[in-house]
Amino acid sequence: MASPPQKTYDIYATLPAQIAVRIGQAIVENEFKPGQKLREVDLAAAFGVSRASVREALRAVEREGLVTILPQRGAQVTALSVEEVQDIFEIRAHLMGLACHRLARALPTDKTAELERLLEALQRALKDGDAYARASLAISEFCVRHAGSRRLADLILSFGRQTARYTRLSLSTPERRRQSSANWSKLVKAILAGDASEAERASRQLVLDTRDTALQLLTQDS
Amino acid sequence: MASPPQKTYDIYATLPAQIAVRIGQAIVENEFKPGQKLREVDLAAAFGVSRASVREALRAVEREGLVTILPQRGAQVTALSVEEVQDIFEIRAHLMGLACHRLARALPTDKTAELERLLEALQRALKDGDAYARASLAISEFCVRHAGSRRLADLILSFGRQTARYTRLSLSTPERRRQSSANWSKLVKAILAGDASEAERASRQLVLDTRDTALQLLTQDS
DNA sequence: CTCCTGTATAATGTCGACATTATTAACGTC
DNA sequence: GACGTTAATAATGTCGACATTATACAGGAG
Repeated sequence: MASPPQKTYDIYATLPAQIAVRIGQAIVENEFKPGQKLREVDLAAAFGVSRASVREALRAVEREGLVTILPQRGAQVTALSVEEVQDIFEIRAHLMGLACHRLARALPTDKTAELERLLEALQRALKDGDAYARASLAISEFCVRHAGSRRLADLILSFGRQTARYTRLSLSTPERRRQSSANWSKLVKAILAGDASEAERASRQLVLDTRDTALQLLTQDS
Repeated sequence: MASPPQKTYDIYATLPAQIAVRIGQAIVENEFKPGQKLREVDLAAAFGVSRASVREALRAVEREGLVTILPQRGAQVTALSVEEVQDIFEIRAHLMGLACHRLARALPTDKTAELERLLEALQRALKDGDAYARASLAISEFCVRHAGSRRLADLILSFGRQTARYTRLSLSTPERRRQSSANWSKLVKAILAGDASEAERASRQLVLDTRDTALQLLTQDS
């Protein structure tokens, strides 16, 4: 039979939600720089919608931590201090530990092949920083989304987006990509073996290594 | 000399922020029941402001997880499933572990007296469920706010508010209050001793015990 | 009696305008 | 020339109205 007209819930149904996605992308992709002011009128003109929609969109992006809104002073792209970056990575490391702990205990057997495939894709991307960052994001997202908690997943990914530029930075050298890939390898092995505490440990280490490299590069630059 | 007119940043400066606080309070205090629809027109009339302000306030309360907004269908007080409650407690337990780990390593010496005072207040409130819940919240907030991360603190307290009704439920019997108080006692001891890993363990246990009791009471009721 | 359909109602979505506040620049004083 | 003051500008804050969509109810077909 023909599939009936099914009413599907479209999260992106409303205009502000769409605008929020576009603003968020622009920030994560470093098109909007940290500290940059985001004026409602400009954005409204740029996207061809009213200020009210932009306003609501900005609040949504603020919830992700990508912009900071001050009363009477408008929105600007969040500029994190070194301490805050460190802080976010540490929180994310712990949450990632929880997620991978759960994953190791409860990964459905029909999903193991995909996890292995994502790890192989990661290892094939070792030469290219951009490609590696994408592959790394993909396998991260897989792990996090299969840990059995939508809430936990959203939290981790949100923190990940907030520090995306630093993660990219830390993956800019081949040696660091090799280290990262080795960490992922250990983590995947632990997950597939069902070793929850080793998965927790390895995933924490993975995030903390990224943090340490990023901070090192940041402090030596300035 | 007279203190100069100092421009202080008032977070509650804007109207929507004030409305958001009042809506949030009403939910946490169980005045607005889970599942209840919150119509923008009604709230606007009740608070004497325009719909736009209520709209923005509802988005702010949504960010705390206290209301759920569906496109084209409006806002309602978040009704958590048993699995979600369990989920939130588990995430909070881990975050609380991180916070108390930090706290044990870095509690300023001039703050130890206050922590001891809060613990004593908790123990004096053992007879009264309401008073105990308040004292428990106070010492929680103290620990979380002195862990050196605003972000972490806000996260934990937000999750705490989302499950406030269940925490109250779990503290409704004297024996459970004694158990909770014993847990707090161990935790404070670890913090004052600077034993970070014991503080982490104890704080997790504290939250997980609360979760278990609440879930037990919930399932036996229905 | 049940189920589908169409209509009336009431909610949210979106907009433009006005009010209020911050920012900037010009001006005058020391 | 540097600093404080004041006016002009431009931003955000708030509002009411209209457009669009979901909901509830009445009516009729099976």
